[in-house]
Amino acid sequence: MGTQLLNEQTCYERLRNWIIDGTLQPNERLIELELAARLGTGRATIRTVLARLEQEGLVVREPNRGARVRFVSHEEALEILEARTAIESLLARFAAMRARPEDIAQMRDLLAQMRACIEQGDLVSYSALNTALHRVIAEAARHRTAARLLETLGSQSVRYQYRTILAPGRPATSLTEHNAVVEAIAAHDPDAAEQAMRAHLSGVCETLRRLRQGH
Amino acid sequence: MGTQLLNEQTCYERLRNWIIDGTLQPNERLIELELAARLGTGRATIRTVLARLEQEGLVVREPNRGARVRFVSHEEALEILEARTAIESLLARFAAMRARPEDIAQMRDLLAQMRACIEQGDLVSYSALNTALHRVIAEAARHRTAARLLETLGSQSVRYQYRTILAPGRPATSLTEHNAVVEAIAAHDPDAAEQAMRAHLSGVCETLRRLRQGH
DNA sequence: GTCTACAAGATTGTTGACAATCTTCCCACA
DNA sequence: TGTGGGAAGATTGTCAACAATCTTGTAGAC
Repeated sequence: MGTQLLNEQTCYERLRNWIIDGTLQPNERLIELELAARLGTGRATIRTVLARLEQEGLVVREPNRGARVRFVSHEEALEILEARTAIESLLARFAAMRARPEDIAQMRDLLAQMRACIEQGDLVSYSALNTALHRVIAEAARHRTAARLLETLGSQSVRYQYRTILAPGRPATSLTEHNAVVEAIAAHDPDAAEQAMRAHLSGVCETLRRLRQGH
Repeated sequence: MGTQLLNEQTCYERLRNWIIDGTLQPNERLIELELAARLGTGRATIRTVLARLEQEGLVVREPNRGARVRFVSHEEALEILEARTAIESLLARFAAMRARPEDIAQMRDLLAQMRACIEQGDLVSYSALNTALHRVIAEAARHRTAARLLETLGSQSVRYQYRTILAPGRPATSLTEHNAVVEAIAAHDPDAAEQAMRAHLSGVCETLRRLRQGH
């Protein structure tokens, strides 16, 4: 495992990934000495990394009581999704204004792959492609500020991402919604793109709300 | 000056304020030893504080080359304002759904004070009240996720906040727009509140754009 | 006169040790 | 049996010293 010498940035990325992929679970204590040993670095480095992750919303620190992985409740996951809706709508609008032909080609390519996944019932790949499509749209918008906000939001809610697509009838609907977003962007229609993205994420939001009720 | 013993949180707040109020200017180098002396603490503390401020977008750090106050260009200020528009519209929507009578009373009170400032031509106080009103709306929305995003955005663009209100005819327009937002919230009409907030911030955005052209 | 090589100074990166604080566990005592 | 006190261990907070790196200034070669 990671017993090599690592600088701060590398430690940050690794620790961040461990939190996002669930290697470190919500509410798990993050003991500086232990992490330092695991990452092959000193406590000082771990300390600054934990501070960064706290600012990013992935970690909670309490004075003299150390850090733990922040637990994101269902309620909060909903809030995050609502905020994402606001940001991604903005990004869709700008993507419609600024997307280049190659951006649009990439989106359509991803859409085609997503369609294939649905037909084969491969929802895991679909989920990955979904994330990729949203990222391509964000990049096409060329709006670094909004993109940065979205990235921090995204990392916090990964834990809840896989659930919604499993809802009955959701895959087909999801595909239709994505299609509408991409076509609006391709038509360089900002209003339509913003509206389509808002509709799409409202759909996700509603599904999440319903799943929560069911449980 | 600050030669008292300070813990990390206090150092963070002080340094943050120094950046926001311009005591530390954009692009100014932040030398760890110097700050440690000024704040009466050790370099380790300063180091984690700088890491947090970087994550917050107020500071830029380069490996082996230290930290400096992040310079926000006009272009970026516009981006920040656009992102703010997205978030604050969301907050206005939720405020319309969740505001209590005392929240609304507070908003109206602030509005009255703002009106008085306009009549007396006191634009400095107006600016402060403006900020206060936006904060009250954000709190009334009871949406911590969006509120947190807004706070980080706000701290980055303070430098450009005073300019827009100085544009000819802007004060009166601004007051009318704020009035519309508050009345929509008071009427518990989410759509109208969101729309009014969006219109208001688009106005600010447009003014900023025009000011930039003029220069 | 301009450019490269190198030394000196300044600053960041890292480590280890120590102090302060919290947590846990055990024991005396009611 | 239950409870408060306190000691031991674990963990965080802080500091000073050292190593690594970058920057600046100077001297020499062409």
